[in-house]
Amino acid sequence: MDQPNVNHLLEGLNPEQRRAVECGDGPVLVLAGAGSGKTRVLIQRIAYLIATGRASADEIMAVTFTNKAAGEMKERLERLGHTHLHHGWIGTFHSLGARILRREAVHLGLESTFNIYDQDDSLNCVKLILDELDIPGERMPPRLAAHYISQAKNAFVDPQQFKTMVENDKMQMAAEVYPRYVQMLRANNAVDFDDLLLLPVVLFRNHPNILEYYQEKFRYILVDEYQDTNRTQYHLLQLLAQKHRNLFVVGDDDQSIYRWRGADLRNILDFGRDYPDCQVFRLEQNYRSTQNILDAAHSVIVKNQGRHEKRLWTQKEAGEKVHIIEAASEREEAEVIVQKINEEFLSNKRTLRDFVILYRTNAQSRAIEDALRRHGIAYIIVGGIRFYERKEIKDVLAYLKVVANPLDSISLRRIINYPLRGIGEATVRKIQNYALQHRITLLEAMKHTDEIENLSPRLRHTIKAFYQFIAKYISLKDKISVTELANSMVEETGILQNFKAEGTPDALTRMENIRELLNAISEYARNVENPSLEGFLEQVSLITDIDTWDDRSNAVSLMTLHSAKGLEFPVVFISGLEEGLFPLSRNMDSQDELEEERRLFYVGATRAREKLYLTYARTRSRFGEFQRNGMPSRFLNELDPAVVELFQTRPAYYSRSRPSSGSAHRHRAPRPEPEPQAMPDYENFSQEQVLFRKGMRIRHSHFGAGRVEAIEGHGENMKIVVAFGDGRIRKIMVKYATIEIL
DNA sequence: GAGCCACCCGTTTTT
DNA sequence: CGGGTGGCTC
Repeated sequence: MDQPNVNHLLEGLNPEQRRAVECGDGPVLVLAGAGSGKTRVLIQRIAYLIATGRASADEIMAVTFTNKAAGEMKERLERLGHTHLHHGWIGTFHSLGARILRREAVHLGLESTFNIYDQDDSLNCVKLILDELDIPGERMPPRLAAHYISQAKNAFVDPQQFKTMVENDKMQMAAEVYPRYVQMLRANNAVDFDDLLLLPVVLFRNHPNILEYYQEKFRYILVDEYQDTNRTQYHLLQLLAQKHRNLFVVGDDDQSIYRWRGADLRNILDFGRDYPDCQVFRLEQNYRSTQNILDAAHSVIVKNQGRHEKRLWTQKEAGEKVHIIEAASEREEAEVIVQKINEEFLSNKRTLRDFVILYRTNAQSRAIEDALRRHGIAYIIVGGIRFYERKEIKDVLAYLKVVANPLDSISLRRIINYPLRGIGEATVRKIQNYALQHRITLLEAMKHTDEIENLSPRLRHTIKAFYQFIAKYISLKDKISVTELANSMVEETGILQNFKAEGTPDALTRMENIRELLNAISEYARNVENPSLEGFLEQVSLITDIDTWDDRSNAVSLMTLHSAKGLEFPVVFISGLEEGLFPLSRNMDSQDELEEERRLFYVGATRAREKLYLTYARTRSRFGEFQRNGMPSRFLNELDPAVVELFQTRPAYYSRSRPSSGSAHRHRAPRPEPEPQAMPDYENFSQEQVLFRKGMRIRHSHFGAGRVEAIEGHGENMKIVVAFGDGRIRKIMVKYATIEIL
């Protein structure tokens, strides 16, 4: 093919990246390590395909993991001159799936106005079904049933198949719920998250002609983060790529962290078997981190069995060692992090946006937030309670969902008595029964209140009034703007006034949140070409935490390790490195799950450009009350001692420490407080030694203060022999005891 | 039907 | 600690 001017698209790429960008047609697997420039390769590849005339912009489908990544990709392509890509098929699996479903809804027995249910809505459906089936919550926790169903959908297992896979009575009950659940969603003209992937596959399997259209359309398919695709996504890609076979996937098996959500490593590990003629490119040069950081990350990840051997390298200097910091408590851990941020801030001319603090669970953010607030440091937090999952927001959205899709009885139930209008559970049941008898929807049934038995005249009136209220907005939907509709509807419900009248700080916050939602709607209406109620609701449903994260704001970022995937920061803190927390105790027994935790550590560590701090606390409060002593995470022990340096917040803790003789912080002046100290016998660094030593003074929750006389066993089975103040010597099983180190 | 209180449970991680 | 639930009273 005669090549127009594409040299600028290849400039600055290393040879392997370049080969990947300009390779010929057919399946392609790019094994791209962390920080190896995979996003760049994807973008340049798209630009290259267009520039060389191999495909037009709308013949390319590019799938990313988050909307944010999709947005960045579009932006960078636009900067390369591809403005027409703005409307292209670049997005997440879920958003692209939704787009296909909206277009083809009719072939699946859906209307194009279908609503997208989040887990909360799904859970409500499952609860209703369990009620219907007379299965009490103690016998079958609704969350578990929902989980089984979701897993099945992710693994591309339909209700019939699921029945044959039942292994225990819980699964048996889930097997009963599953078909009914599918039915219920259909009846409500709704789909759940998993359906956004699953239903397109069903569609394509049942309608070869439709499949053919999309196969023809998408000459080139590019997929980012391929290691985190599940089985259903795998089928979707296989179907779409069957014709042109131009499937270009980029991934890194070491960064697969969504197994729990159905991600299947087989997809990437077996790519070569599925596509024997595929071209494989390996990007192992890292452009992000210092050598020490890479070595540290590598020394941990190699402990995994199920991985492709590979090693990242960099041309960057070794850089500083990785710092491990031990703190006495979670509060102190947070303080130390703040202190390090201050030091860095002062000595290295950094800005707040250079820092990220990562943790395993959202709950850990609290202590860190407190410390940041105490010190007046601006921070932005990703995740936790999402804006669109707040109760008051979901309530307002439910109003809009019912207007957008009157078949949605789940949303209708949510608002039928909110704000309180006296239509309680018993009344809803009566209406529901009438609806079932006459095979109409819940909303329609409300129109016929006169025919429903055992209702007081007042209640009849209330129900009818509510019906008319909803009906009015349904008829207004296409006549007034989304903004007007939402504002007017919220106004008429009186929700805002109620909060105002209540006057509590909590109520006022909720009021503000609803105002913010209304702002978001008008903003949406201003920015989108053809704003629609469905469009807004879909955008809201598919938004992710990280999508709303503004990397330009001048603040320290806080997020979970999962959220940090794909990002990079000059200075990274990974906190809570304790056995049971990271790795999380639930995942410590199974090899597979432990390996996923290790990959999560690897992902976190490789976010760092220049500095990596790993912190842990000797005690941590759980559920507010209980203090339990944790041991340092095994990942710390797995780190190559040559590239780490240990700090403690209580230097006296180690009696044998000598003045630092290592060279690592020779030039450090003035010495930070507290004083950093090289671990003297680092080779022998082990959990037991960090936690307990002979002669150490401790306090037991029951027996009071005492002195450690001996240590027996290790890990889970570690016991300490303690001489207590009452003169008695007791052997304590560390695992079960609450022990404070004095 | 609604409001109040006492208990219970939990928590990964997210599209 | 904080949210959800179930049982109680008005």
